[in-house]
Amino acid sequence: MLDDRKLAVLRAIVEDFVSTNEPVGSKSLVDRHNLDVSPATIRNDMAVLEEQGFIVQPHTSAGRIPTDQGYRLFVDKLSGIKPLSSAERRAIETFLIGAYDLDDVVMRTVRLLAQLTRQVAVVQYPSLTKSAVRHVELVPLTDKRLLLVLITDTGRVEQRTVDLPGPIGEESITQLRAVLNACLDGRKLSDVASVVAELPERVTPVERPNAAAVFSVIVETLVERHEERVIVGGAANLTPADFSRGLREVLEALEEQVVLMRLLGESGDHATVTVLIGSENEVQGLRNTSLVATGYGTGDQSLARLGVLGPTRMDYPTAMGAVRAVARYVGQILAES
Amino acid sequence: MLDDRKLAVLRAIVEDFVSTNEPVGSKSLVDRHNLDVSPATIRNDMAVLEEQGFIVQPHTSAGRIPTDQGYRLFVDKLSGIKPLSSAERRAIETFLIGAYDLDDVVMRTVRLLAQLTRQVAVVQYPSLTKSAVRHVELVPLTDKRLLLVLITDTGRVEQRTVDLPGPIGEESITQLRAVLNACLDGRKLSDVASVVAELPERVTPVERPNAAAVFSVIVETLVERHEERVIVGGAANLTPADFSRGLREVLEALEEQVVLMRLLGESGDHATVTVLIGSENEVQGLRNTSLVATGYGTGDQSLARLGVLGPTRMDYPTAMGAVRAVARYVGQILAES
DNA sequence: ACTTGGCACTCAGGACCCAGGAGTGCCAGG
DNA sequence: CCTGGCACTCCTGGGTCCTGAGTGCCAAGT
Repeated sequence: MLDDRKLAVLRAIVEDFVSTNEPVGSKSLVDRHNLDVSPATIRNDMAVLEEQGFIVQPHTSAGRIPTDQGYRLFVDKLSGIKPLSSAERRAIETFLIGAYDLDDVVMRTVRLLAQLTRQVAVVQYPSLTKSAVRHVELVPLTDKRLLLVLITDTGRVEQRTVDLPGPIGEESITQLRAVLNACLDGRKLSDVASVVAELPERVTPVERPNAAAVFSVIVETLVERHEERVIVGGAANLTPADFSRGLREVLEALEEQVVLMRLLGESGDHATVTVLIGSENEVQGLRNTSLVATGYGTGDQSLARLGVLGPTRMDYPTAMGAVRAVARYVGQILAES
Repeated sequence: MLDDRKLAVLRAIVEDFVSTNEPVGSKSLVDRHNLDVSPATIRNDMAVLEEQGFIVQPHTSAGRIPTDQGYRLFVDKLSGIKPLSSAERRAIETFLIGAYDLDDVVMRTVRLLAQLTRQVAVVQYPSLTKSAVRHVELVPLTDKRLLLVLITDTGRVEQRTVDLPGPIGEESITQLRAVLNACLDGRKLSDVASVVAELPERVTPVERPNAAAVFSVIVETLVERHEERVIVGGAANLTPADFSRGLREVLEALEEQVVLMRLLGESGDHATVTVLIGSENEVQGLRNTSLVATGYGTGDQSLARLGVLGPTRMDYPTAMGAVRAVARYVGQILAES
C-alpha cells in the first residue's frame, strides 16, 4: 500500500518540515533530498499519503505538513533513535557529576534535558513506593508534637509534623524510634503499610495512642499521599510560533502537577523510549505537543520517568536520543549515591 | 509644579491604562472620570506631565501611557494599598490551612499568590541562615559514606551525603551524632561555623579525620551554600500582548534562580511592601516587568521574601494588598508549625 | 492667569487591490 | 508507472487610500 518511495517521501517531508517549519512542496523536496524522480511523481505520492491521512495541506496550493498520524509512522518505522555526539555525552557527565543531593540531581537533570533538546524538560521525582526505608527519625518539636523524618535509599527525605493526642517524653520517643527503625529498615515502602499494622503490639499500652498517631502519619505520607512531584524546566524554549492558540494553555498545563503526572504515566513502560504525539495524549491544552519520555532508575527497576515536551513539530530522533542518554546517566548517578 | 488636578489626571491615566491597555486620550478621560473641566484643559495638563517625563505618547496623535516614572509617582503618592475583600481573605486562609510541610506551604503560597493577582508569583524559601538547628541526624549509607540530615526550626530539612576518608563504625556515628546535637542544637545557623570550628577537640583523635569530613560538609551546606531557592508559579498569567519582545526573555529570567534572588533581594526591607518598576530593576530581560514584594517570617524577624511579578502595566494597589496579606498569613502559618 | 472651543494637522490601522510565486491536480505521451 | 506541460488556486507582500482618534496651538472668554 505504501511502497518504499512513498515512505521515503514521508520521511523527507517530516525532516524538512521539522527543520524549516514551512509546508514542504514537491519541488523543494526533490532537490533537497536526492530522490531521482520528478516533482510530478512526488506529487502523486503525496496525494496518496494525504488520502491516507499522513499529511495535509494547510491551504490549497501550499506544501504539505505531517499529521499526527504521519509523525507516528515516522517515529515507529522511519527513524531510529539518534545517538548523542560524544561532546554531548561528555556534557551530560560533567553536568550531572557533583550534584549535592537528590534535589540537586533532579534540578540539574531538568536543566540538562532542556538545554540538550531545546524543549521543555519534565522530570518526575523518584517514586517513593518503589524505594526502601533507610532510616526513620523522630524529633520533638513540642511535648505534643513531633517532626517525622523519613529517609529512603534513593536519598529522598520526607518530612511531616505529627500532632499527638497526649504529651510524650524523651524516652518514649527513643523507644518508638528504635521500634520503627528495627521494623521498617530496609522495607520497601509499598510493604510499609502492612508492617505498620502490626506495630502497635510492640509498644507498651500506655504509649499506644501516641504511637498510633505516628503510625498513621507514616502510612499517610508514604502510601496514600503519592506526592510524586514533577519538575519542569526550559519553558522559555516554547516558541509562540508553534502554538497557534497561544502559549497560555500550554503553560497552564505545565503547572498542573497532576496533569503532568498523568501524561508521564500514560506513556508506556520502563527502559524503552516512548513517544506520545499531539492528539494521542488526553490532556486538553497539550493537543499540539508531543512527549518523548522514558523511565529511569537504579539497576533494573524503574523509579520514575522523565522526558521532554515540545511541539509536534519536533526532532524526534534527537530528542529520543537525549532522553535515553540522560535517563541512563541519571540512573547511574542515583545508583552510586 | 504639579497641582492637584495634574496629579488626578496622572492617576486617572494610570488607572485607565491599567484596565484597558490602550493609550488614553483627553476626551475619554473627562467622561470616564468626572473631572469637570474640558478636554482642552486636560490636554494642557498632559503636555506638562509629558514634559516632566511621567507619560509619553507611543505615536504622535495617540493617547498617553504612563512611563516607569509615572507609575513610580502613582505608587508612591497617588495610591495606597488596597485591602483584600473578605472573600479573598477567607480564600487565603482555607488555601493555606492544612499544608503538610514546608514544601507544601511554599507551593501553596505560590499558587495562591498567582491566582489572587493573576500575575507571576515568586516565593523564596525561608532562609537557612536566619533559622536555628533543631536536630542533626547521621545515617550510614555505606561504611565510608553518611547521609547528613539537618533539621531547622523553620521546618526545613537539608540533606547531603558525606564521603569519609576512612570506614566508620556504628558506635562512632552514635558518638558523633551526640556531639553534634549537643553542640549545635538551638544554634543560629549563622553561628554554626564558629561552633563547628571548636568541635574537633571533642572527639577522640582516631575519629578526627571522619569527623572533620562531616564538619566541613556541615559548614559548606549551611554557610557557604546559600541555596536559598525561589519558586515561581503562574507563568501562564504572562500575556504575550504585554511583552513586545516576546515572553521568551521573561521566561528565561524566571528560570534563573540567581536572577530572581537578586531581584527579590534588591527590593527593600522587611515588613513594608516594596515595588520595583520596569527599568528600575537591573535584570536585563525584565525591563518591562514590575515586582511587588515584601518580606515574610515568624514574629518580627524576616525569613525570606515573596512577591509577584508582572508587566509594568499592573494593578499595583491590588497586587500590593495581596502580597501583604499573603505574607502575613504565611508568617502565621510558619509560626504555628 | 486659567480655561475653553475651534481648527488644522498627524498618523496608525483597516480595507482594498494587485501582482508574483509557490504549489497543486490533471492529462497525455513516453 | 513516470514525466513534462499546463491551467488553476490562493497565500503573501507591497502599495494606496481613508477614517478616526488624538494632538497642539491660538484666540476668546471668565
